[in-house]
Amino acid sequence: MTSVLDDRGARVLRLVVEDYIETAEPVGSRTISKKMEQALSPATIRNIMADLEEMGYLCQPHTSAGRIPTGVGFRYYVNYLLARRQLPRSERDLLKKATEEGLTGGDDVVRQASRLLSNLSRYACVVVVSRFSHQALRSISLLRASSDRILLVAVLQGGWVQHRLIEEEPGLLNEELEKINGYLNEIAVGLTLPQLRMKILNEMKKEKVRYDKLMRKALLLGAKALTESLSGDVYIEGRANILEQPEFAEDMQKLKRILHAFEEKHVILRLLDAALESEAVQVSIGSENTVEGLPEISVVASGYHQGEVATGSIGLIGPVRMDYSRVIPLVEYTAHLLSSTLEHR
Amino acid sequence: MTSVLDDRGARVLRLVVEDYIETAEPVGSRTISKKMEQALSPATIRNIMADLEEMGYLCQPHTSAGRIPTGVGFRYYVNYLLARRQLPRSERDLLKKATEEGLTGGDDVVRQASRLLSNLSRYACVVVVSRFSHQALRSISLLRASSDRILLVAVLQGGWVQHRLIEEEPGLLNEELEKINGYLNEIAVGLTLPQLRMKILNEMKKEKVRYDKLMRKALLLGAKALTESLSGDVYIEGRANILEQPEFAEDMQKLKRILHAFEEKHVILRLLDAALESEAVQVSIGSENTVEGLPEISVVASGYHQGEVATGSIGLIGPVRMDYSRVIPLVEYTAHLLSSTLEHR
DNA sequence: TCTTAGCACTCTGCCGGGCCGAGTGCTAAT
DNA sequence: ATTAGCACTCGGCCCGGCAGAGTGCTAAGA
Repeated sequence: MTSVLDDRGARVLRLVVEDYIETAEPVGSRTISKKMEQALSPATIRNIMADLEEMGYLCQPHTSAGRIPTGVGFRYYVNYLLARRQLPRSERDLLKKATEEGLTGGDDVVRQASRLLSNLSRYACVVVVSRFSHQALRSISLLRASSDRILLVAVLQGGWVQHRLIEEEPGLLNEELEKINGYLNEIAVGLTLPQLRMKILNEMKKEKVRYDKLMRKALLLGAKALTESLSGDVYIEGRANILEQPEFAEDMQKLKRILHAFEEKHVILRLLDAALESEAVQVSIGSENTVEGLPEISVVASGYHQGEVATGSIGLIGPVRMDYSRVIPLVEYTAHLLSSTLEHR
Repeated sequence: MTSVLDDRGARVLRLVVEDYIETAEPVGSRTISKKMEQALSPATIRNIMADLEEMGYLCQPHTSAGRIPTGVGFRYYVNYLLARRQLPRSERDLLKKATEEGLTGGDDVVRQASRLLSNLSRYACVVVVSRFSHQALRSISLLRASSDRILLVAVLQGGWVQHRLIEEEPGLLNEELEKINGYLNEIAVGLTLPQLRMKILNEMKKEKVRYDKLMRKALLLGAKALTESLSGDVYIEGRANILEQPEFAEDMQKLKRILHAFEEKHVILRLLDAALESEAVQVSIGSENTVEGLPEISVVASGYHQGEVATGSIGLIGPVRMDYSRVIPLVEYTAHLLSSTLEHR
């Protein structure tokens, strides 16, 4: 089972996969025979295909239809057979322009990119921003939001802006707030939020009584704002592209499952989990992904990073019959682009 | 055509509409006959239904099926026949709790509410936040985001936080920035963003040379940040609910149109336009809405406000065969809730 | 030993006919 | 004005037959 293929077998497998990617229909021996550079009759191809089926790379939806690739077949194709196409210059330029246009901050960059990526690929594009936990603070600032609420605004490396309201009994003067700001910035800049949280807790012990009320206040406010757990944000663009895929358009059940998954943040997070930490593009085919109940989709995703730290991931979601040779370079390039753009934000 | 109905006609129309809302199937005379409190034979009902059809309230999908309501029929139902149900206490409580939980600001409030509303109604819920143009500033603040970028953070009444990056040649010291902040806040607080923009332009003329470089700088920065046009933000929850509607589940074309519309911000904005300014719940049935090409959906929406100004709208999107008697109170209550919650944020 | 032509077989998709059920419109009787 | 009765219409479903695509097997050829 699933042993190494000889040259001819590999060639046939590749043609079957590519034809199936294009047409979404079972592929017959005649079709392959015509496409082979080395002329072989349909009968021979049939023998080869029967072998491939035995090895687990192909299967038949029913006795006397053509063959379609199995998950294993797709996996072999992606690993060994896929012709790595270059990304056309036009697409590179488009993507570059899109990421450069994000003016209001990191969110904007990421949204533009995912929007365009979904358009170019005709699949759904997902971006995970796990901004909080790994990024250094550029500045932190407390603003009065109302008489009994204070707003904490943190600007993170990469141009992300994170804010949170803190309930607070009134009575803090504006000048005091400003002093607190100065103090907080002093200890905070350059740290990540969890690091800052640790530091605050330490400071509070160390200088418990020695420093004035105001600083204790500052620390308390900071701690309060940072207690909440930090999960990632998710953006999805091009959901409707899913409907264009014949395998989903014909099966309402699958469609429902997928669109429901899009509405659950944690499902999406799980789908892109693997990509987050890795440098290279990750491909998860069908039931390879960690989410139960979505065996009909593939995910092609890559992490992006700012400097040394991985701060998010971007990926495309489509049917198992995805156009991997086109999609992998697209995702790869976009992730690189995000990394370099965000680093300078 | 579409004249006033006598009592009997109205009663039949109402039963037809309600049965159709429930079953999504054409309604026959026998069904109505059984449901009528005043016992009438199917034959009589048939006559009445034929009249209703002549008047434009009903139609037949084909010669020998039951009747289904037309858009006009639904409109008559909504205007005159609909029994205004009370919202169950449990749902009110749920909604109340959801809106109160929005801690990180206005966005959070609105998201929670729309999420819950879509769950309760089983339709798609849309919220439009046209935050910028009408809301007074609580505070405004410039922060250093990187060596050549400054972040403007504006906190608006209602707890909305708006931020924008401004490109800026380096060289502005932190103390200078703080002074600018003080100055900006002085002139800005209490104004809406467009008002502030006007004010800034005036100030610049007036005190052109008299004030120091720093203040000119402040004004310039402020002006720069406010040039961009201010369109609303859109949140959509419960898209997948659309798939549960049989009229869409069976017609891929309609489904595609609707899901594509969900991806276009401006389409959604247009759909909820009418509701924004009005106090009451707006119902737009089928082709009544201003968006061409979506004659199969109805929108039930209401504006919400903060103090005097309308600042957004919330609505449900579903098939024409929507459960109006349930949905209208839901939307109404949620809009009120948003108004009162946001006012105190 | 590998390849291939030929052939029988299988399965799907499609078309047409017949039947059933639901519902209508009309007519005539109450 | 209401209603029972009846003929009619139409969609949905099931069935059988047919065409097409594709297979597996066998036996012949290189």
